[in-house]
Amino acid sequence: MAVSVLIYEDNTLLRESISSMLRLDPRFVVAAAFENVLHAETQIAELHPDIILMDIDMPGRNGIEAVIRIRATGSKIPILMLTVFDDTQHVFDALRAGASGYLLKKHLSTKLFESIDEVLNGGAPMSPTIAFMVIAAMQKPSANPYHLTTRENEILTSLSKGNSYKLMAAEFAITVDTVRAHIKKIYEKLHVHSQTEAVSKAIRERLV
Amino acid sequence: MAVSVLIYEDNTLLRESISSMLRLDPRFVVAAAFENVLHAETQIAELHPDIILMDIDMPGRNGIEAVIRIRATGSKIPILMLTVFDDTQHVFDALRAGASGYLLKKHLSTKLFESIDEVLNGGAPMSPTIAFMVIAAMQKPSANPYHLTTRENEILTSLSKGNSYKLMAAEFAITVDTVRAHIKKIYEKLHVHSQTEAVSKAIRERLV
DNA sequence: GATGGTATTACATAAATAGGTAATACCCAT
DNA sequence: ATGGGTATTACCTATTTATGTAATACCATC
Repeated sequence: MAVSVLIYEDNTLLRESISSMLRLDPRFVVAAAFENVLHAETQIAELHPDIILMDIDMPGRNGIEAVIRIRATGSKIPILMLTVFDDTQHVFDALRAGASGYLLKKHLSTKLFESIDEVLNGGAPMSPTIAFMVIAAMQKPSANPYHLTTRENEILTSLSKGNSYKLMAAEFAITVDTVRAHIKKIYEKLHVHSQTEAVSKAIRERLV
Repeated sequence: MAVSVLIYEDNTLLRESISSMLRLDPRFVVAAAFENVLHAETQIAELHPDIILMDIDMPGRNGIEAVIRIRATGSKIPILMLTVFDDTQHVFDALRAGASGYLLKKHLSTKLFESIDEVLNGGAPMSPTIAFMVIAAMQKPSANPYHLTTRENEILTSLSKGNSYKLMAAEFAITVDTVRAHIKKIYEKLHVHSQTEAVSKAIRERLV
């Protein structure tokens, strides 16, 4: 039984080209190839493809929005994003939206089949530079961009767990006034004015 | 100029096997192959290899600890982890420690050269299932495990940006008392008792 | 039309936090 | 030894939060 592939790609040339590539291999059948995602949900429900190839940048509604809508229907169908962008924001937006993999168009000719296979076998294909970005995002930034001292870091970490001043005082065996003093310094260095802002910044920027 | 590879692998058979594979290709030269990482830092300083292949599970000191120590010296040398484990904890520990890629041993024979090339070209090779785990971890959990209402979600999101009750009241054009009311409900549902705890939980569990 | 869930506003009080000022002490390096 | 950075404690005041209680209103659904 051939793998049914549904394609969303606004560039006609590329759309045809991908379809042709897939038709060369009898393991695949192109369910359809559309130039926009305006009716993606219903099209998917009707065609029930095994995998979707989705361009990220399309006029009208882009591929990321489409992924969000598709996932909102509860569908777990694998969606492989195709794109020329390899900037952090696009990649992460797409992955967070629920994309299953992320393939740069320049790798299309060499990696398309392999990528589809990977997705269908529970993998998550990514172009190497994309994989690097993803991993880099998981790793702590090398160091201390706000020049927090050791103690300030301890306090910020504790604060980020939701501890109150009292609890921190007990945890570090110092007085509440000292905790306060450290927090004042932390606010200065982080340019914030409340616990919430500090914690938000700390967690989002992986300071803790 | 050949790529100098340093190997850490406690299994003698596998260590020899990897060395042999690499010797088959004139592009590579094996700087050394050790059975433990006890002196990794000094060995790296002496041999200055271009890339390290690091088994994750070794007696005495494991590969993850070794990566942490190596990164602590400030070295940015690419480290490709070799492992039989593909459980979430091992993978994430290694990546967070600063590993550059993560190759399952069962893919060693087919992917070793390709993976080394990827690492040296700024990529981050991962076995497909590993890549899937990493992406899955980045994605939002399907939905609303705490059954927050639309409004509560809006408030929590705003709170997580560090906004005060006053600001939120202005943002949503409601009174501060209403904001307070929503926050009370949020605390109930999240089982927390302060902004900091709520924000911490929200960001870490990707509710916002 | 009754019911349940959500959204809204109000008032009150106790607790926690933010920001200012100030002083002491320790350690490291010049 | 002297100074700079860090850690510590203290006190004060204004603001913000946490929590409880209570009431009204809208909307969908049964």
